[in-house]
Amino acid sequence: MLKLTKKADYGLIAMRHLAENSDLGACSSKDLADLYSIPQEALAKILQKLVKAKLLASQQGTNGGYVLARDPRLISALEVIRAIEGPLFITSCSSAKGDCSQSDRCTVREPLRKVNRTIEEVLSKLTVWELTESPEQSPVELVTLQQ
Amino acid sequence: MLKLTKKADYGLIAMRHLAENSDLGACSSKDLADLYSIPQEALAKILQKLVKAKLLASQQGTNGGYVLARDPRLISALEVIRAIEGPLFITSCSSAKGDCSQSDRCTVREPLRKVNRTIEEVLSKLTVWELTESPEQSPVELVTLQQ
DNA sequence: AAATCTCCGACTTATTTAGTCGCATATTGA
DNA sequence: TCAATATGCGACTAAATAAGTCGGAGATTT
Repeated sequence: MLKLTKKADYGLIAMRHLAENSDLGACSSKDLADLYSIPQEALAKILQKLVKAKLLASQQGTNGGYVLARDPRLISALEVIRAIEGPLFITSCSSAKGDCSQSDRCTVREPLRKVNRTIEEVLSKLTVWELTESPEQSPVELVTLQQ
Repeated sequence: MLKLTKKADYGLIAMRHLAENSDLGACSSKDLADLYSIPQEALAKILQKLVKAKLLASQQGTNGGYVLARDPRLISALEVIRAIEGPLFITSCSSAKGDCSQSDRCTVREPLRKVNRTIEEVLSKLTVWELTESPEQSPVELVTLQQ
């Protein structure tokens, strides 16, 4: 269906929060989970992935938590998504070498690859900092946009 | 993971084939399935959806099959994908009104909506006709691009 | 009338995603 | 020093989605 998983959503939400509240020091996974009603353990694992990808820095112990490893203006949404979900492909058959029985007959992969590159470009230009600049949307507006 | 389903792939492959071989008259779902090693029944249902969306015209009976309902230069990849998969959203929580417990706290939806619009724009500019113009890619090139 | 093909819905299976649990390790602060 | 609090990690279960199958009805040509 061409959509991000909740894990990616959670990761982006957490990154945005940390970018917006960087002056408050480290923020624990529990605090973040409570703030946005996200299951703690699920979020913790996501944050750990972001640490591994060097997008976050962690501090253990009492009053520990997570902080951004870099200026949010230098972190792209694509980096966050990639760290959580791995490389993204719009085509369903390009994630492994020979996993697609139609591979030798697939005639649309190359055009879709171009689309893929465009999407990556858009996501790489969207920074975590820009996520904080967007205004809150009203639920009403959301619904009307959908139909 | 931000990827299309196989159904969408199948649909695009079929549309491309019909665009390339429009001079040969109608093409049955069985022929298409054999040509591209796609399960017949699965493909048949996809083609039926494309008929409902008025992208294909069907002809029943002996020697029947499917033909494009319009000039392939006037059919976009987005139309094909939408007909098969329904509306596409990059966010995981925007497919229904109140299905997301974080909805009132989701701070990244609006920025992602913009990304979504960009993707739709790209896909709407890619026509079925253009799919036929792309050269066949070599499997070797594919693998090297992945890493 | 028979062969061929579209059309439609229900069903099963496989894969992916989401979330949970338990335990280990590190660090702080009283 | 020791208890409290936090991250780090892997295995596990449950839910959701995708993929594919099956059976039968209706349409059209030869």
